[in-house]
Amino acid sequence: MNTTPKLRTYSISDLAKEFDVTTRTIRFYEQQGLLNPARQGQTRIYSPKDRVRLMLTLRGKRLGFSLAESKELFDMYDSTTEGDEKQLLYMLNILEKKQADMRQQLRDIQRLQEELNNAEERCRDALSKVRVGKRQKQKTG
Amino acid sequence: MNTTPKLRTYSISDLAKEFDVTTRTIRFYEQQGLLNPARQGQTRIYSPKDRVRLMLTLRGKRLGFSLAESKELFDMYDSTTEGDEKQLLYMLNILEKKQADMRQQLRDIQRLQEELNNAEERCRDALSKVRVGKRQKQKTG
DNA sequence: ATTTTCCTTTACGTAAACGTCAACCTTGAT
DNA sequence: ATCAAGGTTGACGTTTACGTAAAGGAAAAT
Repeated sequence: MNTTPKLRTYSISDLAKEFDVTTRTIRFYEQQGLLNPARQGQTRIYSPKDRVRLMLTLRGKRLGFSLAESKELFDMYDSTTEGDEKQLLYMLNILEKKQADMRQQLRDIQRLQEELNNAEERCRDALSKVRVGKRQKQKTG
Repeated sequence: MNTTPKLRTYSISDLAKEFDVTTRTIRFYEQQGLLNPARQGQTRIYSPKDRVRLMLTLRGKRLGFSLAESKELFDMYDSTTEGDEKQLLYMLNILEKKQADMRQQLRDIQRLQEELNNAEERCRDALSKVRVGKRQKQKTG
């Protein structure tokens, strides 16, 4: 039975275009241990798994994760099957911390959204006043 | 009529303690134009407004805003009253972009929360299996 | 009086996350 | 054959957000 069906592959520039990053960035992520592309000669060949990792890494970045943090999560996740008790408890600990971070961020975002709405309203008010002023000027001038 | 009631003030270390940052950080933020403390001789005296700005700056950081971005938002907000039409439209533009950012972050966070939950579950499973294994060993050993 | 305790400025150092060459394959198209 | 397009490895440069002394003033506690 064939347990490893041949999956899609991607070139470095494929991924660069898809995620709007430079190839330099992708090679840097590999150097930092976040990606593990196969090689065809010298050339890097990326699997769907690499692609997902890149995606997760970039999302992590948007959420303020350092590359090292993302790598730690990847490594931990990969070793869940072989991890010993201590490792697993450590991982649960980290996961709980990340969840707490995310809860905090949710609060932060919600507050900021309110404030942005307020600022927008205030801004629209100021704008309509400016425009009324302009009309008055036209009339009198 | 006294339109400027004397409000609470804070020393630099007051704020440093409250927000768990170093005084170096606070001085740096001033240098970058984010804070504008009064002076008593050489010593900096922080107003509630400064305190709020520090708070907002730090929250911005947690959400991935650079100091320059936060400063831009502060400056814009301060000038809403005097801003001309062009300025105001520009500001609305920026605000809409930030809102879009925040919507994206919300999605990011929700996905990550799901994945963290999955990872946690997987981790607990692995943990219980490890523990069962231990018990079996005790019995047989 | 002198020693802490805060505060100040100035200035150089640093880690993270890439950007930006340079110098070099290789491979398909003209 | 050559040449443009895309790939590779160094290696040094850059920005952001501070850290870390160094050197000193001023006030409060002993």
